[in-house]
Amino acid sequence: MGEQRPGGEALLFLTDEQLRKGIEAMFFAYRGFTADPDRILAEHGYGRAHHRAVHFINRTPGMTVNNLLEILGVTKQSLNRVLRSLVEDGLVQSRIGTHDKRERHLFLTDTGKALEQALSEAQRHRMRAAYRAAGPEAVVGFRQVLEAMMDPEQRHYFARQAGRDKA
Amino acid sequence: MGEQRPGGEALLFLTDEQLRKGIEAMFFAYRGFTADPDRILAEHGYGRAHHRAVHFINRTPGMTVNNLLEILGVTKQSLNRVLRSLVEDGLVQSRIGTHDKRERHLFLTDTGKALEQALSEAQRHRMRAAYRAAGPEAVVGFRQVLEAMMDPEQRHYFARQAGRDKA
DNA sequence: AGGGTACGTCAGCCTTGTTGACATTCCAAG
DNA sequence: CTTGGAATGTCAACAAGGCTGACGTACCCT
Repeated sequence: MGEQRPGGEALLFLTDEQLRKGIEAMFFAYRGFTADPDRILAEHGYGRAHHRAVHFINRTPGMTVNNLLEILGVTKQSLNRVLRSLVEDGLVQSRIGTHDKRERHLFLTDTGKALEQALSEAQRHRMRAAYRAAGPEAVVGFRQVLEAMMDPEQRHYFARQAGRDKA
Repeated sequence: MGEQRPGGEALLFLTDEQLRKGIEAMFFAYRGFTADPDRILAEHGYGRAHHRAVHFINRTPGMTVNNLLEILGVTKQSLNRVLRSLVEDGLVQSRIGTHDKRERHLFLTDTGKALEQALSEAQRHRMRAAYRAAGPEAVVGFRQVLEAMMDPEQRHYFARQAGRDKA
């Protein structure tokens, strides 16, 4: 399995073995990535779906349900169940739109912000440690590969609001 | 929120905004990462759990159930359900251990190998495209950050069998 | 002979995804 | 002004895939 790609190009990083290692790295890393928030969520009786909703509502306050639906890529029924519990528990406020009264604009309450902060802090803590261990150049590469791995629509959304930081 | 880290160090890549972008990149990239296999799996009536089992059995033929349990980090009941269906469908063969007859050693049948190949090919295709787009140096950084993000045990397993390739 | 290990299995529960159907509200076009 | 379609909510039913707890069997090792 050494050289299945003739031509002598320096593409060793594209061997099947390298790709498989990358695949496994994604698998294990994602597990680590979600481990800390999962613990916090479990204490509150929530799951990852709640985390995702809270994350993006915090990111873009006032976003509509449809917006969120597109980003998360789930059905409205599935999201609705999650949103309902968050609203009932007083973490999210759903305001009827002023311009278009069919739309619901979503906001975090102070309680919701507190949970988001706790979840985000845990996740950023691990990410910070990983970034620090790997160094700035590795971080650039990390981001490049991740972005290239996204589906086009997601990459579009991701890149679109990347303008917030000057990098 | 510009400079919360005094000392003048060039740690711009550790700002909360950068970390948040990294978090979202992980989320979106993982979605892309699983999208292609998910489609294939759905055609066969399987889910990601089956993919993971098949992947690691292919990776280490003859591994025991307990081994697989540790790698996947799920309960034996959960894994058993998946393994049973794979054995029933003739994708996995479970052989009683010769040394220790309590153990079951797991192997892919030819059918199992075919599915693994199809799943792996889809995933490697995307990974290859991402690697190619980002370039070899980015790939190194990608791997470094992912490895730093894993839990220690998973990193240990991951690094342990990294010796297969000479990188 | 007995304790602990490896594995399988039954039962029940939860989260989170799905489809399908239907009601409501309301903007906008005819 | 009516009506089509969009946005939303909601009910029901279902499935995958996690989980815990309990129990049985086979087996190694002391």
